Amino acid sequence: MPRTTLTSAQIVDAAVGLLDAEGLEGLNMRALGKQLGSAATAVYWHVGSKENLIALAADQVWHEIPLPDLAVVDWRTAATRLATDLHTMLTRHPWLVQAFGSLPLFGPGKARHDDHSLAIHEAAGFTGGQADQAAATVFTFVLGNALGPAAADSLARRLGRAGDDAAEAMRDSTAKAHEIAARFPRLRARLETAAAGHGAAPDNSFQFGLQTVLDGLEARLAAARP
Amino acid sequence: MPRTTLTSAQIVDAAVGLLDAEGLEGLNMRALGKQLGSAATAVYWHVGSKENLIALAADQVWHEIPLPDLAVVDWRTAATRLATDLHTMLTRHPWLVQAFGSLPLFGPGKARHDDHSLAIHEAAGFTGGQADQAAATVFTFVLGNALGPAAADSLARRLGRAGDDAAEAMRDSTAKAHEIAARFPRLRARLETAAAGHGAAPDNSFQFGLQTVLDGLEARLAAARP
DNA sequence: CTACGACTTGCACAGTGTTCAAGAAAGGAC
DNA sequence: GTCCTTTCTTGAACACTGTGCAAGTCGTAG
Repeated sequence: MPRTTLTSAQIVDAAVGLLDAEGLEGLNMRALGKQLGSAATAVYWHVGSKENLIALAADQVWHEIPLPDLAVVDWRTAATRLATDLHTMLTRHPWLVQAFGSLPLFGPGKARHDDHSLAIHEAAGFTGGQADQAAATVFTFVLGNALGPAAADSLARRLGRAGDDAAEAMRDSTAKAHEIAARFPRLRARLETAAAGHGAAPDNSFQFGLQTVLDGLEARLAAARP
Repeated sequence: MPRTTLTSAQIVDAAVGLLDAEGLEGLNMRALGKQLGSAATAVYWHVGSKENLIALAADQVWHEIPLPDLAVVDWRTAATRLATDLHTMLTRHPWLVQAFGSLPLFGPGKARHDDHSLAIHEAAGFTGGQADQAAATVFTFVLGNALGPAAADSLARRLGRAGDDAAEAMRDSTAKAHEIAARFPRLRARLETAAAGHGAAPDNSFQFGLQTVLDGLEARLAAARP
């Protein structure tokens, strides 16, 4: 072998690091090669293609989220923890949600999560396909919630790279958005009270939505039981 | 002026058509130019950049979704209709959700929708920031729900373009997913019953989740009223 | 020592978004 | 009519992307 041989794990780790630092569109094979101290094309022997590499990186980060033990907490706190940890994981890796829209991302890491989520909702009292739909509902909400921030992140990173007028372009963009929103009565009112009250923390919005979804699931359970 | 002058509306329409037909990664400026009968670079005079073009196309399709009249239906059916129409719109234009993860997409079209959604949730009884969070919750769910299908669509389109072994690669991919899922007890059980019962229609899953979210919102309303 | 298989490298190609100087066509001013 | 300006289009470039390919390098088994 040559002096040092690349391993798939090394490559995937470097890819995750680069994706976290530069975003999805900041990842390119030459930069990855430079980070690994190898030629860009050396990666291809191990992972086959860029899409495959992203799939591997994407599945890797699923293992970051801990699985709550159903023997010690009830289903609702378990569901809350799983969803919240998923949410912070998606916040840490905004590129995941972007990749989710373009590639089929299903590997052992996601399977591990999905299986446990299913277990939680079965423990709640859902049976058969209902458990699947219940799990899908909260998962879908968490995923959708990460979509907006991912876009903001992507934009900020792209502008941050672009030298001087980054902040100006950013301000232009939001100013334009406000100008549009101000033409609609309710949106304008929301903007005003948000500006006055320093705005609701965006994480509050996540918890509100999550608890609402769980409330809805409990309502369905209560309706099924006499 | 030259014989025929391009208009922004023409360009945006052609872009939407191309995006619908070829997907987000199928859109490129030379193809767009060919469709318009112009040079690829002629577009730049009108829209500035590809990102801007996508933003314009994205905002355009928001106008496809009708706004339910609160004077004739109660808030819950209004919310259901708005969410369902948003869902079918996102199904018709799967590239929108993908773009949502990479670009800040906020224009008059989305503002029109957001404003009405806010109105619906204010009519439900939510006040101030609560209405905002309630609207965001159901919007977020619908958005997240469109993310999986978008990926499947994107993959299918990419493979469909690739000649012969498209179906084979698709089957390989799902087979691998099943193989992984089968290693987890609950996922395996779900696969088996799904195969036996022809699977729950995916649109059932959307309605289940949507009604669950609305149930959760109603629970919150009931808890606030004495 | 030789041969093989595991890896790596540099080169090249096709395709991408975008810039830029140069042009073409219309509409007015005189 | 001529001339100028403004609006729009064009084709040729440039830098960058993912990736295929032939050639290479190296450890190791025989």
